[in-house]
Amino acid sequence: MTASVLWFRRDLRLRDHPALDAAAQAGPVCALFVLDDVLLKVDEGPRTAYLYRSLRALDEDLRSHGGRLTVKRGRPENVVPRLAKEITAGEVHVSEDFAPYGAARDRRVEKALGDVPLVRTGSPYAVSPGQVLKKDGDPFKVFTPFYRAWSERGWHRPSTSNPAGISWYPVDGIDIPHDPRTTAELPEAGEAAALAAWKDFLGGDIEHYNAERNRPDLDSTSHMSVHLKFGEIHPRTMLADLGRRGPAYRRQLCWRDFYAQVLHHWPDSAHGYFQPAMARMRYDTGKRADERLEAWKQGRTGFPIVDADMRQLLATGWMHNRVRMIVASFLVKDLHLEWTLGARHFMDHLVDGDLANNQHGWQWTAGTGTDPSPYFRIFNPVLQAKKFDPEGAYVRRWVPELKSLSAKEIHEPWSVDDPPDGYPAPIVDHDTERKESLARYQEVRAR
DNA sequence: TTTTGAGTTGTTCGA
DNA sequence: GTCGAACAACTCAAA
Repeated sequence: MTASVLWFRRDLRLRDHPALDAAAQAGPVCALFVLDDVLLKVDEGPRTAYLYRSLRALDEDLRSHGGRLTVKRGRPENVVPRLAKEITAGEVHVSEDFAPYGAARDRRVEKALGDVPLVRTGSPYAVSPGQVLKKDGDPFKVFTPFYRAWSERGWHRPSTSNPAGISWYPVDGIDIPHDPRTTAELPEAGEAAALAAWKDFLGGDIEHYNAERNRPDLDSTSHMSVHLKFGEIHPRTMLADLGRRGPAYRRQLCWRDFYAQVLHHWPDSAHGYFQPAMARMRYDTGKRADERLEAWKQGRTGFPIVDADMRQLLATGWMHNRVRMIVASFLVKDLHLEWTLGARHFMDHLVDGDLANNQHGWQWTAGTGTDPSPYFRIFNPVLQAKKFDPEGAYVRRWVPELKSLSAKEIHEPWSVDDPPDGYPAPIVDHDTERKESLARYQEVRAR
């Protein structure tokens, strides 16, 4: 039996892992992770800190089964073939990466491997990009019909193979680096933590998910995004556990597959406008725009729900989905700043930051993406706050300056006779900026 | 080819 | 306070 390499990327787990199963079929498995300088340069901060923790957890898991995680640093097209040669591996196994950088990288590695095949089995998605297409063979651009076709197609059953039954081939590598400096409080990393979080969610909040998922104060969402981002759990495992339960949650999992396939079919949409006409939108630039962007980033806009969320991002690397939309709408429609600026800030700080979800979530809010929002759909930060944080508990938690205000006052601190010290006045007037946004949209349309 | 119905997440205004 | 209409026109998916 010849050895093979399992090259881990965004699949940091040992259960329900088809590529691992495929590698183990061939013989002893060398578990490899490559610290790719290109990716790490982009991915500094909390997400890298989380990655290192997840790698440590994976290494521990492997060691408990007689293996070890071999960590190398460098360019994968050099590192992977070198290791394959060192252990005279017959095959290199991976879960397929469909993102623009990863797909190109894998083609380079495949070429550099020469006679040793790069075997792609499975992907981080319930249904891989390219598998769900319209009847005419083109990819979907609208979510709902995609969801119907995706549901109809279905997904594979989870693999039940056991890491204890695999013959491991440990090879020396480098130590997992120390965490980069980050002040964010990160969730626990690793497959065991992911499975525990999932079990916890299934045991309780899933029952109220549809009713309460928009309430940041109740914090009743699953928090699975980061585990999915790093592949500590596979969505197929989750869908199987869900069965008929949680249709609203299943839909959310489908969104992840939807945006992955959009990015796969339109790789330029990671940074370019999915709706090209919208690239003509007029945005603010200059000193005042820079200051407003900075106020937004720091959570000092004077709009409590916006500031709460932006501070939560810096403190924890995570934001509630509803509030992600509120702050995104605020950046684009109230501050008239380009969505790409907000998308970059999110990617810099989100532990679950995923290119497809992030860029297309932003494009959707900005009205430049798939399912573009009608031009008149502009979030009112006060109304949204009152609706989804009715007691103000969420704001109180992240904006302590406003702690003493009542539920009635807290989302409009400027209306209080004696506003609390240290909290900024609103940097814009929502009603004015809403009209300005509508006017700028008309400019784009008028051409 | 043409037609038809639909499109995650909203807000305001006037009755 | 509640409710329905209006807010444009376009693109997409499927028949």
